Amino acid sequence: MNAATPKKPRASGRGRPSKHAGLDLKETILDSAEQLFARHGFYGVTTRQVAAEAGVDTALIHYYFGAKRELFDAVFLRRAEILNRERLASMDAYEKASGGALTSEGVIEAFIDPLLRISETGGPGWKSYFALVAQVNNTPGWGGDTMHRFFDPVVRRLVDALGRALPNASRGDLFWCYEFLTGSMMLALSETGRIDALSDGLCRSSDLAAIRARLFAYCAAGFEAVAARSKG
Amino acid sequence: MNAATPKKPRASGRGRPSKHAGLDLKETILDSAEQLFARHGFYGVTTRQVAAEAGVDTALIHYYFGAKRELFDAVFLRRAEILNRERLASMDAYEKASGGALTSEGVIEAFIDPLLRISETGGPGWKSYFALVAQVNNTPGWGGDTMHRFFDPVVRRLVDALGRALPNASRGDLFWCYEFLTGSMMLALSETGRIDALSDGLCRSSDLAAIRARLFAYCAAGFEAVAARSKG
DNA sequence: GCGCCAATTCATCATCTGGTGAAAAATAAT
DNA sequence: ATTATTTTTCACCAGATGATGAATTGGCGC
Repeated sequence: MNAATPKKPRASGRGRPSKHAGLDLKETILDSAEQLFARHGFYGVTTRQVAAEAGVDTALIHYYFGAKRELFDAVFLRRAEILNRERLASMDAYEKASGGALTSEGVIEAFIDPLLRISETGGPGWKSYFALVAQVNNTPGWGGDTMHRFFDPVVRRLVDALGRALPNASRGDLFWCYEFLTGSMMLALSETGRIDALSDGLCRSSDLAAIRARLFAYCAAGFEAVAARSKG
Repeated sequence: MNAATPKKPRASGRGRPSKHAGLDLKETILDSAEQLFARHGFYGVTTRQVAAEAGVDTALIHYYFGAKRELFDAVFLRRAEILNRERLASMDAYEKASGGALTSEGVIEAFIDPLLRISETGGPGWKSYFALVAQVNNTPGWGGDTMHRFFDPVVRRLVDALGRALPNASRGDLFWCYEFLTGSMMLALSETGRIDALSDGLCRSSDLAAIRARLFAYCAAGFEAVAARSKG
């Protein structure tokens, strides 16, 4: 099943391995779990599948992470922190560079572009991760806690910045438009392949340049239109 | 050999009558399954849970629907047809009424508003259903087939109408912007409750009027901005 | 060389899973 | 009454699932 990832060299035998060949098994497990959870969701993956994909024993997963749900949380949290750091830095940089003259498109670009860049250059694990977040984002209840704790601070930061860029917009406008934005962004980042079929191959899910060329302008215009209507 | 449907569907002749006279047990099962699948996804629900929720024996589910996956498909398809009919009628009506002078916002409203109306007036099952579709929409691979077969025709219709409303937009623009639109729309319709927490209660997921007041204008402005950029 | 600790595997458990075949219940037609 | 037909229940299976405790092995301080 896993032709893409090289199978572990089958340590053949119990006990502690003779030498850490540089491969951190804990990370390997997280990688496998991430990929599988992204594709089939939490309940669609068994710990045995994760173990098989990672080339380890089932018990090792419990040794490192405890229950299955804790493994999932570990997968989710591993990249969340990196994401937040990157995003905050991007928005800091933009706000500083713009010297107080914020544009909605600029703010939105500073908020989204880090994700696109990471998806392009960060390795395949990130693509799985975004698909995972998109799924959690569209699941009622589920990530409520985790999602909230980890991503809301950055989102509030975005909403504040957009409030300065669009003084006419009410706070309700901003929150709702953010909901629209995050729906578009997550669907685009998760690369479901749906647009490939819909467009008969004209567009490809993996074409992040095409997304970049449109998404920022699209969302910014949306925010501005709603703000303008709110003013009148 | 084991057909998904009973051998002679309701010939109004002989045979044991439905236990709940008047209440169709088949529909009851679909309702329960819909609700559970919407909340926990396909793998997060067991046939036993569905049976318990519907108050029937597990075997009855297999008697009516066959395998679990077929039950899921039945849930998915039941409302898809209604949805498509309603949507096509709405777009027909709009195109006729506008007499060839299409606006992007008008087209988008004709495409989305039926869903909002149904969600408001169609009963709680529809809310579950939208949450379900949103999940499938954000799952890689999974709904590819079903989603494609059932919803793509209406979507193509939307894209064509938008192409007439926005002659400057390339076909790629239209497909990508549709991807953005559907991400926003599905997340809004699935009422995940995330915006309630994010906005500290200021906005409520269930406030469809708030969505209507913003989503059409938001998306239309997005399409127009992308089309305008494509032209220059 | 010894003892301790970390890492890894093995064997196994109790429970749950989707699914089935046969029987029972309930009516209509004969 | 008997039989045909449809719906519902019961009992059960073979395999999967999450999880655990014990066993095994290697490295490191001493």
